[in-house]
Parts: sequence; structure tokens; C-alpha cells
Amino acid sequence: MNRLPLRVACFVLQGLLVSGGLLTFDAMLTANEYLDSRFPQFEPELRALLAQHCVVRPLKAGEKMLQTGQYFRSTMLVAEGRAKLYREGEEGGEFFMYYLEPGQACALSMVCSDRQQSSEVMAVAEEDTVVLLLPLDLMDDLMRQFRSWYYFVIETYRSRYEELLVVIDHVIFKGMDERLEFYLKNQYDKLQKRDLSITHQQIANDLNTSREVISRLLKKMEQQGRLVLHRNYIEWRG
Amino acid sequence: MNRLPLRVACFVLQGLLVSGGLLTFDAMLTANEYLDSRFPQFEPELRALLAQHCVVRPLKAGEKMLQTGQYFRSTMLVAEGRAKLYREGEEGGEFFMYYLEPGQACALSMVCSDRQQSSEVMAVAEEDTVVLLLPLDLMDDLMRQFRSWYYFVIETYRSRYEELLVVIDHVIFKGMDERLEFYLKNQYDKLQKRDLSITHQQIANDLNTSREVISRLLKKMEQQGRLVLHRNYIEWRG
DNA sequence: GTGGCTATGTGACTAAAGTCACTGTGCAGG
DNA sequence: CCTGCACAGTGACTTTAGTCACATAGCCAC
Repeated sequence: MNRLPLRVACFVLQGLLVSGGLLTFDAMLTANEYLDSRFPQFEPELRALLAQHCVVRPLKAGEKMLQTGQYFRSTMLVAEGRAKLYREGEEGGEFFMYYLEPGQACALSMVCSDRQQSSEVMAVAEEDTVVLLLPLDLMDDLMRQFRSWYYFVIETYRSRYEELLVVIDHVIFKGMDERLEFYLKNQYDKLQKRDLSITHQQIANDLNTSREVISRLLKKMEQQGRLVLHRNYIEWRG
Repeated sequence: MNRLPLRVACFVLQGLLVSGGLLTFDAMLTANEYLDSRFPQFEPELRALLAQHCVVRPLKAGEKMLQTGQYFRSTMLVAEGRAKLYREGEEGGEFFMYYLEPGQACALSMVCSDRQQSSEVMAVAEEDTVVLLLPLDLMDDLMRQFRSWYYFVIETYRSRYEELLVVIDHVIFKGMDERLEFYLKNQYDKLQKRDLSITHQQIANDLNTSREVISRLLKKMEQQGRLVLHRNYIEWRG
């Protein structure tokens, strides 16, 4: 919501025309610009240091950021777009956990340990996304030198932990109907669009259930006037 | 496992007789002693500082450490015993998440934020337990001054986050039979006793299901020779 | 050793979710 | 305009889990 003016300002600054409001990679900013706009809470010296060491990495929608079992090479900060984090089951199946948005970071990639740490989750760019990659061996110094950095790390862990708590709550205490409703509401809140372009199959994947179950529940919600079903999208009435 | 010699040594030091191997509160150590034995990774100055500011709080088995909705007043380090963390559902029901053991801390209580933060989970002492309480406003300074402290905080969050991931995995991808098996194995690993003194009802509560379901699954496992059922305890054959 | 309490065993039923098989439908590309 | 295809709708059935009702079985206290 409050990100849009800023984004527009940056584009204007560069004198670029962006089609349909979507980020095109031509419009990519520099590390410095991303840090200033997305991570304003960092001290200027910290931003300068990060800019010096980070790699700006654009990802196309659908591209994988992180694979289960993959070793971390760097800390990832999300600068633009949206990353979807989900857990994979050993025998197939997946389960959506939460999104990472601009200004947030992947908690698991922030451990400042020597031992190689492998990822327990999958992350994929849901739209065209830009991430800043920071070498892991920088973490220790940042932690020691910059107060805003360790606040950021702690806050990242805390908020991701609490997201997981909410997820657990739903899975344990709620039925599929409530989980579906929460899922749709969540989508609506994030995107701020009444038309959610998503198929029943995609929802079923995210909730780790089958399409038929979702179709039936959606139909029931439609009959209650809580939404309208269309091909390839769902019209949400919050 | 490796805690016992230490514990015994401390008792001997104090010339106390401890009945049945259980900690009696007469045998309680000083903050300094707990810190030295349970948190040896902390710098000596950090331990000294913590000892100066902390309160040693004994809890009887079953006593509540943390209530859902309660505001944090202090950071809690577990020095002795075992704390059980679980989530409560809005309409009743509970769900076991994990244990906190000596040397560990409650992640949620470590946030160094000004705003009042209320607990999202319940914690109860599973056996007689000793916790060290640290004033929240100390956190900031500790974080800045002591490297081993922020390692500890980060590691606490990381490990609790990963515990939650495992929990989610089981709930999402596994049936009740596998979850029960994992639960029992977990109990066995933690206690290192083949006889798990627990009732079917307690298990059912922890897994948020009904006693009958647990009884039936246990019976099935008994028929497969994976355990032997008794009144009030279960004999585990790993 | 008997009464009472708690823990456990079990059959029968209900509910929720998952599976299978097949039908309908909007839409893009020839 | 029709055809192929991905998406969506639906009935029938299976499986898993949760509920209800009641039977048994240890165990402690008196």
C-alpha cells in the first residue's frame, strides 16, 4: 500500500515507463537504491556496506530461489516482487507457508554459522522479483557493528516464527473450509485485488489437498454469496 | 545423559541427599552455578552480569511458566528440568510443540522490543524445573556487548523455527499413526527410559485427537511388537 | 476384599477429507 | 467455426479420524 508512491518515485527518477504496473527488468534499480527504499531502517553506513558487497539478482516469475536440501551460499533480502515459501513433503506434496515481501528476508538464510546449513524449505518467485544476495561470512561483522542489523535479524526470525504458529493453528484446529477462507483472505490482503487469478488446482496444492475438495468448498462459499467463481479467477467479496 | 554427572557433582558439593534422583528444591543452586554449568558458552563476564541481574525461579511439576495472552516480563532461560510448550486453540484443545531443556530458552521471550509483547503459546513445567528470569530491558545491552549472547539468541530462534517446521511436516503430510510413533520416539529420546509413564488421554491431548484413536493405534503397534502396553505406562521397544 | 476411581478396550456410528470417473465449459489457435 | 485443452462441476465411493456408549480391568484406600 504505502510502497507504491516510493516505487513510482524511483521509476520517475530513472525516467522509465513501466507497463501495466509490473516491474520490468529494464527498470531494475541499483543495490543502493533498493537498500535506501526498502531498508530505510538501516544506518547509512550499513546500507553503504551492504551495497558494496551484495549482488542484485533478478528472478523471473516462477523461478526458484531456494531448493529443499540446497546449501545456503548467501543471505537473501527481498527488494522487489514476492517470494513464496513452501514446505515439501518427503513423498511429494507441498504446503504453502507464507510470502516474503520487499523489505523482508529469508530467516533461514541468516544464520551466521560456519557449518554449512542446508535449506529446509522451497522458495519460488511468485512474480518477477529482485533479491539482494549477501555473502554469509559478512553476517558476523554486521551483527557486531550494526544495531539495526541485529534488530532486523531478530525481527525476521520472530515474525517468521509467528507466521509458522498461525499456520500450525490452522492446520491443527481448523477444518479445510476455514483454511480455504483464510487462504483467500490472505491472498486478497496481500494483493489488494478483488479478482484473485488462481486456479482451484493451485489452491489445492498450496493447502495440500485435492482440487475436488477445493471446488466443492468454493461452490459452497459462492452459494453463501462470499465470492463469485469465474474461469481462472475468483472474485472475492471480503 | 551428560547432565547427570554434573548434577550429581553439584549435589555432592552441597552435601545434600536427593531422593529418587529427582531435583528437590532444597538442592537448588545459585544463579552463578546454573549459569556456569548450563551456559558454559557464555563469556565469564556475561555470566557474571547475568547472575547479577537474574532471578532464580523454581517451578513445581505442572506449574505454568507462560500463559497464552500473558505479557512478557522477562526472558526465561531453563536451568533445570523440562518445560513443555504448547499451543492452545481458540475453542479449547491444545497441541504439543516441543520441550525446552536446560541450556535452552524461550524464543518468544527474547525479543528486545519496547512494545509489550504477549505470549502466543503456553509453557508448563513438565517436571520440577528451575528457570532464570532476566529483565527484558537488559536484552539490548547484552546483544550489543556480548557476542555469545547474540549467537545464543539467534541459535534459539533458529532451532525453535526448525522444530516448528518438523511439527508442520508431521501434521500436514503424515497420518495419526506416524505422528503417534514420532511422539513416542521423541519421548523416549528425551527421557532415555523405555518405560514412558503417560496415559492415552495425555497423548491424545498432546496430539489434539481423542483417546480412543490413540488407544486403537497403540493396540495396533503392540500387535506389531513395537511396544507393550501397561496401565499408566508404555514400554517402548525402539 | 470390596467400593470406587481412573485407565483402557471395543463396537457402532458420524463426519470430513480424499479418490475415481466422468461430464461440462470457456477459450485460444488453427 | 470447430477443435483441443485446461479448468471446473459432480456423484459415488473409500479411508481416516472423531464420537458415543458401554464393558473391563488395575489399583488404592478403608
